This record gives sequence, C-alpha cells and structure tokens, in this order.
Amino acid sequence: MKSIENLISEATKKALASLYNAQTESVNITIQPTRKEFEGDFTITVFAFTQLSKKNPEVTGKEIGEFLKSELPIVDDYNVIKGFLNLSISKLYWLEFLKSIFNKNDYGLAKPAADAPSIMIEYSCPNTNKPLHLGHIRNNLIGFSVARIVEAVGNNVIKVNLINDRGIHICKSMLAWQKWGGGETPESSGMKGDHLVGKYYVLFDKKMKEEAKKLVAKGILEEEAENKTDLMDEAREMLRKWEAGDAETINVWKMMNGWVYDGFDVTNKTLGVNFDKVYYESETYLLGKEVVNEGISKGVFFKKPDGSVWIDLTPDGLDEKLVLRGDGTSVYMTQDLGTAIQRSKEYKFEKLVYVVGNEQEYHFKVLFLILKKLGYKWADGCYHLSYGMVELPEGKMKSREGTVVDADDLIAEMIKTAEEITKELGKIENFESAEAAQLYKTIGLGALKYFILKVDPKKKMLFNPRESVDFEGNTGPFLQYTYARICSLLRKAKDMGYSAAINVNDIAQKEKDLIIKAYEFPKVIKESATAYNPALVANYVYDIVKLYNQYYHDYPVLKEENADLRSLRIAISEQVGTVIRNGMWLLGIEVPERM
RNA sequence: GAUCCCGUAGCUCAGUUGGAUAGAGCAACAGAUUUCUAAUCUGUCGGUCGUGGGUUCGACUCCCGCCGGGAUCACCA
Repeated sequence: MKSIENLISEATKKALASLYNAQTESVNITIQPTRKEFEGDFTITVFAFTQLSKKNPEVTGKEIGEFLKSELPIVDDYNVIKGFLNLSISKLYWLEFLKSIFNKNDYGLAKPAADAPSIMIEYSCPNTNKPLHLGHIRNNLIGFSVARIVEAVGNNVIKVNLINDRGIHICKSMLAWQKWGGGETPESSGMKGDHLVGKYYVLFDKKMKEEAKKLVAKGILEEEAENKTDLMDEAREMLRKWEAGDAETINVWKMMNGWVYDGFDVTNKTLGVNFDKVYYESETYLLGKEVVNEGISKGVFFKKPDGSVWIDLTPDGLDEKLVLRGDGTSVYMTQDLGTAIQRSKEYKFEKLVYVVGNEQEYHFKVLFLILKKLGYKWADGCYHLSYGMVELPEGKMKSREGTVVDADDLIAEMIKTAEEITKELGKIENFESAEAAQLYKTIGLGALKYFILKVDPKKKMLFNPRESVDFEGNTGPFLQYTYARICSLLRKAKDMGYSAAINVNDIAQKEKDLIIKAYEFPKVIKESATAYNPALVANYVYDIVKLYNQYYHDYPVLKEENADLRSLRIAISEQVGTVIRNGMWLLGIEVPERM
C-alpha cells in the first residue's frame, strides 16, 4: 500500500504538470501534518509552486486543491490559508487504514529477511576494574534500543560487546587485592564481584596517593610523584608478567575478572540488555600489528627513526597519528584497527556502529579514515554513535570525588521508589508478592530507562535524581500506566462480552487524531533508525499516550450504549495499546498489564 | 593555539529536508472523581529561541562574526 504522502505527492506533480504545463522531475513537494489549529490532515506548502503557476499562493493553492479533490478519492476537501494548502482525508479512508493494521500485534515491527543487510552494533564496553555506573547505563540503554529499532526496520543485527579486561588498571586492582585482600572473595565478603574488585581499585589509588605524598615531601615534583611510587612500579611489573603469560598472574587475573563478569551479568540482566557476541581485549589487543605492517608496505603508514609508526593525516585536516609504539607495542588505535578488520571477516556487515561517548570523536574520525585509506570498502559503513556525557546537578561525575552514580545502587533505588509509590497509591492489594515484586521492577526500570532514552543521545544530559524518580507527566510509568489502563479496559470488555470491531462510517476528531498518530508510527521508527535515535520513538509514544488519555477522559467506551461506537472505541484503544507496547519494546521497556 | 559540539519558559527537554500564532513535562496557582485505574484530565502563569549581521516570499532551523559553556588535539585507555 502506498503511503498517503506518496499519493499526494504524485497527484500534486500531476496537478502541476496539467495545470501549469510544468516539468515536475526536480520539484520537491513538502507535505507535513496539518497543525491542529487548522482544518485538515495534511498540508502542502505551495510557495515554491508560484514560480510555475505565475499566480499568487492563494490562487495556486486553490487550483491544486481543486485538482486533488477531484483526482484523489481519499481527499475529501481542502482549504487554503496564506500559502498553505490543507487537505482533509476522508474519514472512510482512516477507518480502512485502522482496519488494515488492526489485530496486527507486531504493527510497526518488521521481521528481517534472512538476506537482509547486517548491522553490527558495539556497545557497553566496560573495564573490568570497577562496577558499572550511570554512564554505562546510558550507553547500554542506547545501544540496546538502537539495536531493536534498527532490527524493526528490517535489518539483521549483531550486538557485540568489547570488554576491556587487560591493562594497567586491572593490575592495580589485582595488586591491591594480593597485598591487602587477605584472600577475600565475593562469597566470603558477600559482595557482588564487580564491587569487590572495584573496592581494591579504589584502595590501590588511596595507598598510591599516600606514597606519592611522601615522595612530594622529599622534593619530587607533584605531577611525577604518582608514577614514581613503588606501587606503580609493582603494577607495571605485574602488567609485564601478564603479557609474558606468568601463570600465577594469569590465574589471579582470571579469577578476579570472573568475579567481575558475574557482577556485570547480574546488572545487565536486570537492565535487560544482552549481546550476541562478546569480545575480550585480552584476545584482540595484538590484532592490529599485522595491519600496521601491511599499511607500511602500502605506503599508508610511515616509520620514524625511533621505530614508531605513524600516519600523516594533515592533508585531511587532522594531525599525525601514532599507530604503533617505538617498542613495537600496540596503542588503542592499533587494536581498534585490528578488531574492526577481524570483525569484517567474521561477519559480513554493511554497517558497524560504535556506541561510544563523544569524548572519543576524534579517535573514531581517525579510525574510520585509516580504514578507508587501507582500502576497506566497508569503512564507509562505520559510524560512531557519539553520545553525550551524563552530568549531575553538582556537575560531572568524578570517581576521585566519589560522585559517580553506581548502576546497581541506582537501579535498586528506582525499584524501591516504585514500590513505595505503588503502595502509597494502594493499587495492588490483590497482587501475589512475586507479582508485586515484578511490577516494582518493571516500573522502576521503566522510569529509569525512559528518563534516559527520551533525551537525544547526541546531547549531554542532566541526571537529576529527584526528577528521575518522578512518576508523573512525561515519564516511563505514565506510559506504562496508560497501557495498563487499556489492558484493564480490554479485560472488562471481554468479561462483558464486548468485542472490537469497525462497523461505523464516521469518527470523532479525537479518534481521527489517534488513527493518524498510529499511522505515523512506522515512519517514526524509520526516522529513529536512520538517525540512531531512540528519543524519537520515546517522544512519539509519549505523544500518542497523551492523545489517548484525553480521548479516554472524554469518551466513554464500555458505557457507550451504541454497540458500533463502543466496538470502535474498543478497537482504537486496543490499537493504541499495541503501539505503546511495541514502541516501548523498541526502547527495551516492559509494560505491565495492570498497575 | 587548532578542530568539534552545545546555548529554546525558573528547571529538564521537544521542535522533521527552512513553513502558519515556537510546544511538552516539572515547579507555582485554580479546577475535574456517585461514571471504564486521578501514576489521569482541564485551565492560568511563564519566551528579545545566547547575541549582532546575512541569505530567503518565509529562519529556532542555513551562512558569517561575537559572547558563554563543554570536549578533543598523548609512544593514556
């Protein structure tokens, strides 16, 4: 079925050709929803056509409107205000449209064909030296939601994680645990593994600073002191041992990373995010070296006298960039080159999306440019989904100042608040305790996820703890509530023997508004997939929910005595419920059937 | 110093490839429940869209300058 916009657009071109004898190949026709203060459903801006018609906008609009009205059966009427041609689409058409999507539980969600393009999305990418925090939550939620959205427009999606499980930071935790841990484990301490390891990372930092302070007192420069501590030496020594494959070091490393993975799994499972494939840096960090050699022979890279390898990007307006250290060891760029190339061999993807914070924009610009210069065709399909930092009312999160919002704490807090508010409202007296616990989780996480996803990923966002636990207005629980209320309505309808049906030939304005809104759903998903922006879906769901609540308030459904009207209202309610459920699915937010 | 991003109501955010009188939520105030879930709905208050130019029939949107905030430019990750 052709979209209305297409029909209108084509008919308008026909009008221009037949009325004004115009060439319409290159004419761009802008069609937008009519603003609600005017009569009509779609609006064509006619200013641009006055050159073709040689008449003023009013007259041009009228002539085109008249043409469309007689030519297009779906156009019932039109009016022209200033240069705007407002078209009213026939109510019968909207009812037909409603019929066409009605009972489709997966409305808006396309199933990817087997031969559909593949898109790889990398997100999360934590270090294993400390637990996840609010920044990771934003990353996880964006990555997971974008994956669903991209899938819903018909792509095959491969969700991947790249865990930074090696390096000096992990050695710091290990060293501190060996020195002062006394053999403590998650079991013996009762601590979640990632938090336990994080505790030793913090302890290392504290002890090292104490040592550095003494060095400064002895006259060593402050900026050099930390690097000159014995503790840092020991940590570096441990890293060397790790790289040399020292058995004892590897064992401790494996054990402590295992604790961290168990911890991450719990957090990710609670958040509801997952991956198709997990990469570990310990397995990929050597990958890029060969590529560097190839690059030298291809003349893309060059070697400096000290042996370090560089690429000159000054012709591209960037700097010279190091791709391999003088001692032959990798830098970040080396690994990322190698990993990307390996992935391209493992999976045939058309796009590779990196969900990474905007502080790394330069890095990815360079990475993609190098891949392109190395001749990889798929480099054009690489995209850095660069999201803004999460800030707190008192400023940025700083681990040194202890202002980092821990992911597990935050999630627990949201769930607790959901419980308190639910109990306060006294809505679920007849719930089993397990059912109630599930509901608190659904609501608490719904609030958190929606709070984060409703903001454009590209923008930095302010996380105000007080506002995040607000469950009224433009919030996740508000959307969930509307869904639950629809479910309740449908349950009652069923009990009363009423069913949904579309047997009318007239509808109220608010009903038409809702159908039009539902009509926009697939379009919104497409836009949101193109822009990798879940906020478009979030804001859309909010819009339709707001419209529906007004409708719910103004129009009785079950109390309506006219059976046809009643059935129509049930049908509309059910359809809105489907849109809410599927929209929330795209955001990774669950919806409760009662709350 | 160079490059990039951001600046919309007291606060948090929307605002489609440039379109009509710039919209929501929160906060404040005033209302609506014998009626399908009031986590709801309605109303009031709130704006020189940072600022000055330019392009255009038309600019929050595009271009240039300036002001303010942030990020990046490591043989760190």
